Amino acid sequence: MGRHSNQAERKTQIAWALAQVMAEKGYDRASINDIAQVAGLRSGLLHYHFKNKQQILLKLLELLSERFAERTEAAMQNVGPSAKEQLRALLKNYLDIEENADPQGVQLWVALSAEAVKSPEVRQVYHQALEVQLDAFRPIIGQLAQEPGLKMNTEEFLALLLATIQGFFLNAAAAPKTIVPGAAFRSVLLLCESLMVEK
Amino acid sequence: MGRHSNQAERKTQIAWALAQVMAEKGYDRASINDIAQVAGLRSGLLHYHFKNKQQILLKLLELLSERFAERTEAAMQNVGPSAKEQLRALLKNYLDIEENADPQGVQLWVALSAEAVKSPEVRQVYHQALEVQLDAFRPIIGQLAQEPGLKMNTEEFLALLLATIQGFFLNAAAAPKTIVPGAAFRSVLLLCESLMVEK
Amino acid sequence: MGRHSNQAERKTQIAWALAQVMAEKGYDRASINDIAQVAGLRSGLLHYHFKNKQQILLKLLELLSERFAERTEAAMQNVGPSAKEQLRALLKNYLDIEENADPQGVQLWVALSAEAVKSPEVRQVYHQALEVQLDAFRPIIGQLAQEPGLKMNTEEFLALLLATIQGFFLNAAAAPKTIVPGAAFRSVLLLCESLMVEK
Amino acid sequence: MGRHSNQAERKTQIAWALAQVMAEKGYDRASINDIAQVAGLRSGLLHYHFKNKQQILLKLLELLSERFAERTEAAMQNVGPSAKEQLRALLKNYLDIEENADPQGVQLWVALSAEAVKSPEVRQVYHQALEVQLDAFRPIIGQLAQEPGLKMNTEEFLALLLATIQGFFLNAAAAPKTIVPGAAFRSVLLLCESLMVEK
DNA sequence: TATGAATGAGGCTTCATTCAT
DNA sequence: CATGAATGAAGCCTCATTCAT
Repeated sequence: MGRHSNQAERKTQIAWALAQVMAEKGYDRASINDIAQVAGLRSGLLHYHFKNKQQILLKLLELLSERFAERTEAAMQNVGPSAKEQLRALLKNYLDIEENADPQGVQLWVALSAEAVKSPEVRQVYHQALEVQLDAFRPIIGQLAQEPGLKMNTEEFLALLLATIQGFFLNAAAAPKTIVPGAAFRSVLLLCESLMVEK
Repeated sequence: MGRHSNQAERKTQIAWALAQVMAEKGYDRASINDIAQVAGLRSGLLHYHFKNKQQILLKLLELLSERFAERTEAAMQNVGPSAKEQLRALLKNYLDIEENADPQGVQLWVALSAEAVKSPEVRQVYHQALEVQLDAFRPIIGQLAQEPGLKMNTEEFLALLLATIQGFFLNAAAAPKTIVPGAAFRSVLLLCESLMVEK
Repeated sequence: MGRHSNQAERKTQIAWALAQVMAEKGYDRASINDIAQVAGLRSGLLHYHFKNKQQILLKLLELLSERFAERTEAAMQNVGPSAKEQLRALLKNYLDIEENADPQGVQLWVALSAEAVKSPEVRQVYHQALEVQLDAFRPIIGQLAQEPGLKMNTEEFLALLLATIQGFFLNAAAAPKTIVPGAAFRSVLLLCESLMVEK
Repeated sequence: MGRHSNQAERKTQIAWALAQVMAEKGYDRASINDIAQVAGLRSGLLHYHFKNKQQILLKLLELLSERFAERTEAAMQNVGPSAKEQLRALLKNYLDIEENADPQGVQLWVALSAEAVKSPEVRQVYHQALEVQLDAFRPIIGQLAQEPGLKMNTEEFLALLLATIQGFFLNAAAAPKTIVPGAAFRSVLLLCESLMVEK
C-alpha cells in the first residue's frame, strides 16, 4: 500500500514549466535546470519522469491541444447555430490570445513551430495539434462553403485561414511593430466575409 | 604594401554558409564548426571576420534584404503600370519561392523569425528586413486602396497581407501537410481581390 | 531520501587546488583543467560547484583568511601580556612563512595581490582578508602607541608595517636575490622598536 | 640608399604600448592586438620586431630601468652633498609616483613583479632593474651607515628599504584603502631616521 | 520517488604566431 | 617594413544525461 503514483501530475507540471522557459528562450536554450527551477523541482527528477528533453516537448504539445479543445468548447457555449456567429466566436477565442492577453503564449507557439521545422518527431505531433484546431473550424467553414459565392474549396479556405492566423501570431512575436492592435481579429473576420460573399 | 582585404567576400561567404546550416538546424544548433565546414574554412577564421556568432546572423539578414530587393526589382521588370498586375507579379515572386523552388529558403526564414522572437538585436534588424519587403507592397496597395470599396486602410491591409504570407511560409516549413500545392498564391490573390472589390 | 551534500568539502578541495596551481602559474594561467587535475577531479565538476573561475578565487581568499586567523590564534597561545612580546610573536608567525617554510604560500599571495589590482571584485575580498590581518596587529600597535615617543599614529604605523611585510613577501617571490635569509624578521622587529622608542 | 631602419623606435613604441595595456590588464590579458592598437600599429608588425610577446616585456623592463636612471639623475641635480638630503630627494622621487601622480605606473610595476614570480627569464631582468634602483641608494645608505648607531648593515637596510617601498607600491595598487595619502613618504623617511639615529 | 553529484561532449571565443602579399 | 588573412591550440563554460544514495 505504498504511495500512489504522482507521475501524471509531475509530467504535467514539468511540461508547463518547459512552456514558460521556452516562451522566453526557445527550446534549445531552455535547459533542464531552467525547467526544473521553474517547476520547483530538482533537475535530476526530470529524467526520472521523461526519458529525455524532447519527450517533455511532446508532452507539452499534447497538453496544449487538450487545452485548446477545452477553450474552444467553452467559447462555443451559448453561441447560436449560425455558422457566421460560430466562426466569429472561434476567431475571437484565437485572436484575443494574440492581441490582449498572452504574449507568452504567442512566443511559445512560435518556438514550437520553429522546433517543428527541425525535428520530424516534433513536426508530427505539432501537426496533430494543428489538426485539432482545424477540426474546430472545418464544419463551420464547410457549412459556409455551401453558400453560393465562395471562391475556394473548404480545405483551401482552411489553409488560408490557418496561415493568416499563424502569420499574425508569428509577427506579434517576431515583429511586433507590424501589428496594429486589435486589427488582426477585425481583418480576419473581414477576410472571411469578403471571400464568402457573392458579388 | 600590405595585403588587400577580402573581408567583404569572406563575410558574405560565411553568412551564406550560416544560412545553409540554419535552414537545416536553426540558429542555436548551427555551430561555428558547422558553418566553417560548409564555408570551406577553418573555424578560427570565422572569429577573425566576425566578433561573434550573432554578427554573422545580422550580416545574413542584411544580405537577405539586399537579395530580396534585387529580386523584386527584377520581377517588376516588364510589368505594366496596372496596380493589379504589379501586385500579382510581386506575390508571384514571393509565393513561388515557397511553393516551387526553395524549401531551404522558407526554413531559413522561419528560423530567423524564431530568433527574432528571442533576441532584441536580431528583432530589430529582422524588422528592418520586413520593412524593405513592405515597402515594395505599400505603393501598390496604397494605389488600390483609393478605389472605392476597400474595407480597410493601407497599413491594416499590409499587415494582413504580411501575416498571411508569413503564415504560409511558416506552415510550409512546420506543417507541410496543411499546404495545398499552388494554393497559397491563388488564395492570397483572391483574398486581395475580394477585399478590394465593392460588393 | 536523496543524497547528502558534499559541496562544502568539494569547494574547499577545489579552492586549495587553485592555490597550488596559482602559486606556480598565477591566476590567468591556472586553467580549469590544471586545477581539476591537482584536485583529482574531472574538470566539468568544477563548474558544478562554482559558477565560474573567479568564484574559486574568492573562496580561496576566504579560506586563507580563516587559516590566518587560526594560525594567529595558535601563535598567540602562551605569549605573555606584554605588547612587545605579542608583536614579536605575531611577526614571527608571519615572517617565518616567508623565510623558512612556504615559498608556495608567498608566491600564492603575490599572485592574489596581482589579481586584486585588476579585478574590483577580487580587490574587495582581498582587502577584507588584509583587514583580518591588520585586526591582529591593531590592538598591539595601539597599545604600544600610547608609550611616549612613537612618531606616528596607529593607522600610519599599521600601513607601514603592512607595506613592509607585503614588500618582503613580494621580493621573496619576485626578486629572491634581494633577500638576506632571516633578515626580514630581524629588520621589521628593529624597525618597530626604533620607531617606538624615545630618543 | 633605402629607408633607414626604424627598428629602435618601433620597439620602444611597442614596449610602451605594452606598459599601458599591462597596467590595466596584466601581462596575460594584454593581447598582441591590444598592444598593437594602443601603439597605433597593426598586430602583424609586432612579431616582425619581436620574436614573441615575452621579448616585448623584457624590452619594457629595459626601458623602465633607463627611465628610472634618468629620473634619478634629474632628481639629484641641485641636491647638496649631505647624505640625508640625498636620501630625502631619492625617496621623494620614488614615493611621489605612488602618491600623487601615476597610478598606472604603480599598477604596471605590480604586474611586472607578478610576472617575475612566474618566469625565470623575466625574473632575471626584473632583478637587474631592481639593482639599478638599489645602486642609487647604496652609496647613500653606505655613507649613513658609517655613522655610529645604525643597527643593521648596508645590505640589510637596503633590503628593508626596498621591501617597504615595494610594499607601498603593491598596496597602493591592490589595497588602496590601506593607504593614507602622503603617509608613505613621511613614514619611510621617519623609518630611515629612526634606524640611523643613536639612542 | 527524489536528490544532488558526476561525467563528458561540445560550444563559443581568444589569441599568439605564421605567412602570403 | 608593413598589412592583414589564416591557423590551431587552448580556455571557459554549458548542459543533457547518468548514477549513487
